[in-house]
Amino acid sequence: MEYNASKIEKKWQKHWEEQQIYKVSNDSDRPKYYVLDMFPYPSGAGLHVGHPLGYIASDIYSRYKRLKGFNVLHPMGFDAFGLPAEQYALTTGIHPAVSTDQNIARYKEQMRLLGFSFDWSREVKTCDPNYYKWTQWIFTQLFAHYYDQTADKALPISDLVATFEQAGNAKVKAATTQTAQFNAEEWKAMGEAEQRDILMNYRLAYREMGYVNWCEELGTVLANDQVKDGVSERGGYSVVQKAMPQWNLRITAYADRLLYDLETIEWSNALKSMQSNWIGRSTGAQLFFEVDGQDEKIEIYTTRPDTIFGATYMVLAPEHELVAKLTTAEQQKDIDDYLAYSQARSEIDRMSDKQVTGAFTGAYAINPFTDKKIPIWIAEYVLISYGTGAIMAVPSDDERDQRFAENFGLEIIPVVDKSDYPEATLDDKVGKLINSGFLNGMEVKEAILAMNEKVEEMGIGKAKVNYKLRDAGFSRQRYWGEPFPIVYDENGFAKTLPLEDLPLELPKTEDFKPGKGGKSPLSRLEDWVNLGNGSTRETDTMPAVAGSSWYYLRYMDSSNPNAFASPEAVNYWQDVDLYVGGAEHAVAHLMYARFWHKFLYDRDLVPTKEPFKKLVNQGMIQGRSNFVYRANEQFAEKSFKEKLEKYQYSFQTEYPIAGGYVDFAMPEHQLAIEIKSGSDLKRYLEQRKPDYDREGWKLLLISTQEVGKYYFNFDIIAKRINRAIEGTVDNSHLEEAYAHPLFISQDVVRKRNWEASTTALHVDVNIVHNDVLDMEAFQNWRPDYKNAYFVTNKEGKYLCGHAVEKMSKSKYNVVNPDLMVEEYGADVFRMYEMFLGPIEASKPWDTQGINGVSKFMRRFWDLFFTNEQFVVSEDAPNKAELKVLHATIKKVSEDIERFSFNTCVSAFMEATNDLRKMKCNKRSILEPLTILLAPFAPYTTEELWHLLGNESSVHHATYPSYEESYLKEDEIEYPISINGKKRATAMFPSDASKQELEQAALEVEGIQKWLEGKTVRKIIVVPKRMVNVVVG
RNA sequence: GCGGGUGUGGUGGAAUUGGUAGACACGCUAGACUUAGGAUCUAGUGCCGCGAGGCGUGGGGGUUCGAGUCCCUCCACCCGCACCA
Repeated sequence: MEYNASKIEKKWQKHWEEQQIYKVSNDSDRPKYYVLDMFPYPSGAGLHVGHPLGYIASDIYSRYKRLKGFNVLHPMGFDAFGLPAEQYALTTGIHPAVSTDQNIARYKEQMRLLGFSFDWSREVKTCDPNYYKWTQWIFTQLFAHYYDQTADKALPISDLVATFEQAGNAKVKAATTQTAQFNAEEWKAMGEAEQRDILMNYRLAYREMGYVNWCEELGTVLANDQVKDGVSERGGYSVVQKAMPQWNLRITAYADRLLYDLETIEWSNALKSMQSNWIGRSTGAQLFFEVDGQDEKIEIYTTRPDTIFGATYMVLAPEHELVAKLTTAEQQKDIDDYLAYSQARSEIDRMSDKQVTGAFTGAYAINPFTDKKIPIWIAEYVLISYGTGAIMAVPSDDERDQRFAENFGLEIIPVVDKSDYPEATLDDKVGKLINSGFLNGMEVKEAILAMNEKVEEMGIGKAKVNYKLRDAGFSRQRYWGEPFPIVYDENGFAKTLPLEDLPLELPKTEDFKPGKGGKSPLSRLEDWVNLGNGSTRETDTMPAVAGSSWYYLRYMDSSNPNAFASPEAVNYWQDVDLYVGGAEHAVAHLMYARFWHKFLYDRDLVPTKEPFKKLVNQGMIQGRSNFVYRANEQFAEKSFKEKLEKYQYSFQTEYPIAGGYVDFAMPEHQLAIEIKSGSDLKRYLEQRKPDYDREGWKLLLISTQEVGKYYFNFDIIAKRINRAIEGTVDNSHLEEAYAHPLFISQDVVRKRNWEASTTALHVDVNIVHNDVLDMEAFQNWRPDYKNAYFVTNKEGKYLCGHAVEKMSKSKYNVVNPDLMVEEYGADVFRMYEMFLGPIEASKPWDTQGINGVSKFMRRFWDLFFTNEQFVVSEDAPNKAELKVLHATIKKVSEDIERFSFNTCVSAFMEATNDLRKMKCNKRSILEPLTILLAPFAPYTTEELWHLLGNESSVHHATYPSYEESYLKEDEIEYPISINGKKRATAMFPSDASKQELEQAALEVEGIQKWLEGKTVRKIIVVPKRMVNVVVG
């Protein structure tokens, strides 16, 4: 019987669904194991070959764990709220709910084909009211709690109110922006409005006027991580700072726990360091400087309090609130000019040119240690958003301060002598203090401690920890998100809806355009907003991270109407054992999810401190984007690289090109054709030409040329094709192709003997559409110029090349998995994705290699067949066969445990090659091997398993274990080295003693001649490994 | 600039504790079978050399009987953050 993947797949898809073989129970004697994928945002483009990489890995691991006897939770769902659906709706008029449902259906179908063992009965969608009911509820809980630093956990706001009533806030240590102190009487004397304002300063979810990243084009506020280089990550629109009342989450309250608990989880160093950089904890001192002649103090933050004797001036951020107060009449114009200048500069300007600019306020502060008057400046290089927005400048020991001081002629007093550390840079915290009064002679570290003590003693400051982490802006002026469960009463006081009023459903409307000036679309729905009696609803919605911050908990008990998950379910599943997903979520999603989890932990709603025990970041599968540009005349002569660098912007858009390699899907057409010979080319042209003509596509044959040898001889290619098709076809169609640039694949040309090659050609075919791309798009691709090359034909000279980069619809380099599955089968596709390389590495997609895996699959299948008949022998296995089996069991299970799936596939190939040579068709070998392969190739193994006569599913079988005894060898091949260089190998008995080996090694033929005229000084024997003879 | 990571054949990659570098594939070469091959099978394939042999894991140095693996140093590339006081 021939291997027919699609027939097998259809059969078992149906069977598995009917039997619900992947349904998981919350009630099991077996140990639990929770394998989670980062749920996808269902975009309109569908899955490309990059998406399933992580899903395949996690599916293999889940299946493996199941076979090993674990009760495995392996769910899937959709992160379905968010901007793209809404953007899509604005251009097409299709409601986000509709397009989201369509996209989800498409994703599910694609996932179904790939044979994932998800328990779909637990599916979650963040836009489902039954789901976001609990997103809203958690928000109300955050609103109802504050972070108590004494208890080091979140406590109810009602406790805080009780404390205020008894003792005011003096003794409360909490994460808060409240600075003013009050006693119990003062508290009780306050009106409700004032009390509510104060409580707002404590709540973990709070509303506050704040500067936000406002994007007018998108009509919404963006989180810091959605802004890249001063423009929006999505769309690249400009972003400005705007003051608006915003809901925020007080994630900073958890900064220390988010940092220190990183040590308890198994994540990669890269990821942990990204998280800890984002938190950005630094220890330093908070200090107050008196302003000369005014009753004002400037609060600063410094990590180098030891250098205060060298503080010769101060700098405030231009936005600092004291600027207006401090500026003297004489300096007013300077300051106004500077403020105008800095306000006009966008974020992107500030980042791209870091000029030394600033202005003097005319005011002076007093250095508390030198008692000198030091000038107060304002400058862009001090950021309002970090620390206190003001610094003491120490030009002798800070690079930026130094540049500034030199530029404006300010005093520089050296305070740290680094002569003992010639290698140290200005910023290194080493050296001996000089010119620093009581600190003189101390080492920097010592001096910092001494200064902190002194400062506290003098009452002008104290040691303080600072974070880069900001509270999370949580309001979006968009339609497609969770409505806040908040009602403002007739006094404007924010109140949360009780659980029985949840979910607060997102009202249905067709009018979801962003409002003007930051109004949410919901604000236009007056019936919904106005509740009578003066109450109104909050009209902003939550950001996409809201739903994804806790979804892993919902899977534990996804249909529970009474809780986000029952305590029993949460206690059974505990936490996620293995989380697989892309690094693009390294900061935002993982940080918020950890924060929410810790909050729930504080409230005894989850049993663990961290949500994700182990995390694996799958690498990106990249695509190849090809491009062609017609070069200007001036390129004709000079050297290639020089030109590229110098003139890269003077190309004309002549042949923008869509599509990558031929075997890459083309936009809309979804072509996946590989052309390897002239006759293929002819067939291809014949079939496709009418389509292209009709649709206005131009056919362009393209490929890459060897780097450095960029001058291309068009005629050679023409000859090759002619030769390949000589006498067999009418090649008149080819003339069409000849009229356009035509090149040969880089892989072919790069071969040393291209000229001598008589074998098939690899011709990449790309389709050109004149409307597809423009110069701007080309530049946005940021192609890797190392792969660029010139080609000439009779029409001119072209710059061509390809870039390996992220797969994306907009780059026309997407490979669609459906076509791969159709051609090779899901099992082959799964195994090939694993075979590409280590799961964590990024790698370009290469369709050609899939043949190797396909060949393996058929060979494995063929082990069970003789003359197309299913025949397995019941004979007892021999030693060699047992060795292959047990070595494979050992290798595969160990490699799965360490997530090395590519080497697992190799091991299966080796085993199959070996058994094929042995002509082994014994059940005793093939049956365990089938189970072993089941996690990788679920369909094929299920079919074989049933052909072997089994009734139940192979996915419910028991994983075979290996016997060390079968791996033992009678004889071992030893490498024999002379002075560490291998000179021969020889077979020796595996139980030979050291002495025997020493003796035997010297007698090996081929070793003798190396010993002539030399003295054997030493023989090193590592039993079962090697022998090394040291001669001299 | 700071933090993290990676450098191995023509290509993707393997080598788990310092012990036969290049497993397994792709590609390529030759052959077999074929109307045909982009199917299948067989053999070969790190580089140089007719050979003996030499050289080889980004460069240089070191430790060791022995280094892709450990140490020092330099270089290149990728990712994240970036005027963070």
